Amino acid sequence: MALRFALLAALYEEPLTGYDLTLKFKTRLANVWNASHQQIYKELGKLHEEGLVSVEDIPQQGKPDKRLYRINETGEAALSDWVNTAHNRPPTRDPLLVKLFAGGLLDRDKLAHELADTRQIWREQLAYYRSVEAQYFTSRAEMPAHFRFQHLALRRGILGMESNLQWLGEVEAMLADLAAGV
Amino acid sequence: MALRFALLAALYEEPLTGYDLTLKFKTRLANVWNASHQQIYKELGKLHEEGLVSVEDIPQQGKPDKRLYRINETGEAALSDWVNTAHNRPPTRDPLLVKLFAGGLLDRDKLAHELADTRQIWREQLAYYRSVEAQYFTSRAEMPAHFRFQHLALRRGILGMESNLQWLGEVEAMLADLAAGV
DNA sequence: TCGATCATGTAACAGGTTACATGATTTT
DNA sequence: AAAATCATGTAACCTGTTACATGATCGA
Repeated sequence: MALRFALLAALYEEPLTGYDLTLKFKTRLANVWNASHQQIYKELGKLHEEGLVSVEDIPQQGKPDKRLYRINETGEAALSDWVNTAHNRPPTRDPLLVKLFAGGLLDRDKLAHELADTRQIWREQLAYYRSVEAQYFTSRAEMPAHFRFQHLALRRGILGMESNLQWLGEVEAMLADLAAGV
Repeated sequence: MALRFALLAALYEEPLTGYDLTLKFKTRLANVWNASHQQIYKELGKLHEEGLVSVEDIPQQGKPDKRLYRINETGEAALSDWVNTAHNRPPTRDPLLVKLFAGGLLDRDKLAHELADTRQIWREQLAYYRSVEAQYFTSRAEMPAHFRFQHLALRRGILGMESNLQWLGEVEAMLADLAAGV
């Protein structure tokens, strides 16, 4: 149920195609919501059928026509209702932590490699979020509330990644201790 | 695919019933993996069919018989393989952040209430994780590697919740600013 | 010339949620 | 007297993943 509202929220900013939305989910919305292009195209179809968005077909040559989606009043009302009702926190499911829980079975070299890869990903994510913050959210002038809220969503990504990296530091320190026989 | 390994990892500690596992997922494994009792019973059935666990039926009166599951060698081998192969990071999906992204549509009072509830939940989670840490992971003596790894899984829960609460502070400060017209 | 980018989709399957079902015992 | 706890499950449904499909253009 929430994917559709993530789409509507993205369209609330500006009209977009399924392709654009796929990119947006992979970049600016990476810390907010994830969805594959298959899911996105399907859900956009439903949203259109149900009359929450309108479509403009833009012919192209050599490629399928662009289908530009635009949120309409019905869609905005539905989005508004949804954002103003409370929802449960999503449950946690992290395979890396499952592995640590079975600690006794771990191959420490392999774990070290997985952690190094993870660190790399988290660093890049953090760098990206920080660059977005620097670009869009550091103006000295007062920003409209809409953008201040979006900034807070981004702050979550930044603080979360910082916390992830801090934790990784603890894990790697422990692995080093173990290797040194402490 | 990962639920089964979360179950095997839990059974790697000690034999448990589906009911016990459900409780464990809600408490000690809350920051690791989530699953409903329906999912758990179904997957335990499969695990047994496929010969990764054995079952001991313990008759009771007034209640259905207990079915005590025990990981066997095949299961341990499968778990060992799995924990030593790398997996992608799970994608993020957070309805609260979707709401912030649609900031302009937010009813600030309702948001404040949802945030207050969220704070409450996170505080309780943090308090619980800290109590587990205090009880099991603060002995001065050297712990076997298995427990040190489990401690790290718990540390992730603690650091994550601290980060969540720090972020909530930023959000609430911003709401206060807005209310004050800043 | 090979892979990436642009641009849309269908279909099968796996994983997760919600609703339903039963029933004794213990706690409030 | 009602609600929570113990203890197991089935079934329908919704959501998300993986595999498959097409085809032009552009940069390395």
